Amino acid sequence: MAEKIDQSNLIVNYLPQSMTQDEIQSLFSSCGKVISCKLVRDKNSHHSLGYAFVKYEDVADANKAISSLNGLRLQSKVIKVSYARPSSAAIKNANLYVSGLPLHYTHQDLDNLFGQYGAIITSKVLYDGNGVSRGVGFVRYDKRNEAEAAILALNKTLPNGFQAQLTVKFANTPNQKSQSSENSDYTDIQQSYGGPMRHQSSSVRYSPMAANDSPANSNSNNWCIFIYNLPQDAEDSLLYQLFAPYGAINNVKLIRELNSKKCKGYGFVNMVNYEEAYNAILHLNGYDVGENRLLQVSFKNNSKKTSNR
DNA sequence: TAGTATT
Repeated sequence: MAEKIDQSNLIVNYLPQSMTQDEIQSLFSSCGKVISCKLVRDKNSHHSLGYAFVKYEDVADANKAISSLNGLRLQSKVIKVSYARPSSAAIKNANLYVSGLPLHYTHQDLDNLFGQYGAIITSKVLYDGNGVSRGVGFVRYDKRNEAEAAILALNKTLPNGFQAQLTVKFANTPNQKSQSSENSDYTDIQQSYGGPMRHQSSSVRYSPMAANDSPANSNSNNWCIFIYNLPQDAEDSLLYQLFAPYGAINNVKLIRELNSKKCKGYGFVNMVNYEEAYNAILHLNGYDVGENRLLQVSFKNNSKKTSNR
């Protein structure tokens, strides 16, 4: 018996590794009142596992989040927003690793072949940098027993169109990764946003080139945009809302007054690609955010001597 | 022959 899905509770997948729970909550708050937000982290290392749960007060807002945030590009990822299934033992460990696929095989082919044995949540074929299939992939079923059935039915078989034997097994979990990397082999940066405190500085791997806290930073993967004339009650989510339609965002930062926490009227958005950043500026400069406020939007580093105000 | 979806 399928348990009923709670349509106010969402799961967000494919989150950038550096995105914090606060940033996720901020982003999703743009669609309505969020009553809980939980970024799932590795128990030991506390690194983000790249997915989160967001629960809204209203189902209508959750639906809004699915329609407006699913497919949103953040850094190098395209996030997926969908209803969270009710948690149960039956849905755990239902991810399969498949190898020996013909090179023309797509994830749709996987769906067709594996769909006979259960409901597929997601499937994926891995490709190299040139877009050539690696001949391996993943199939995640709704239920563990469906995955087991697929292994029994398909492992070491030669389905139609296959030149080599198909191998189907349970995928490794994050803990049983590769063999000997002693200390964690994550190299991603934990973003340290301007927030008052973070207690993890000692364990944070730090790469100066990749850490883009400073608004002044601009390199080929990070184009810093300056936004002026924001309303006092602006939130990070406003910046996400405004800029996300134009392309991949690295991060956003709203500058606030120390005491009142109100927006000082300006902020920064870091975008990945020059073309998209340029296009965003083109469309958002002069944008009317209400109350007769026209945004001034430009690249941060264009040394204009703007002393207006 | 290896990404990361169940709190």
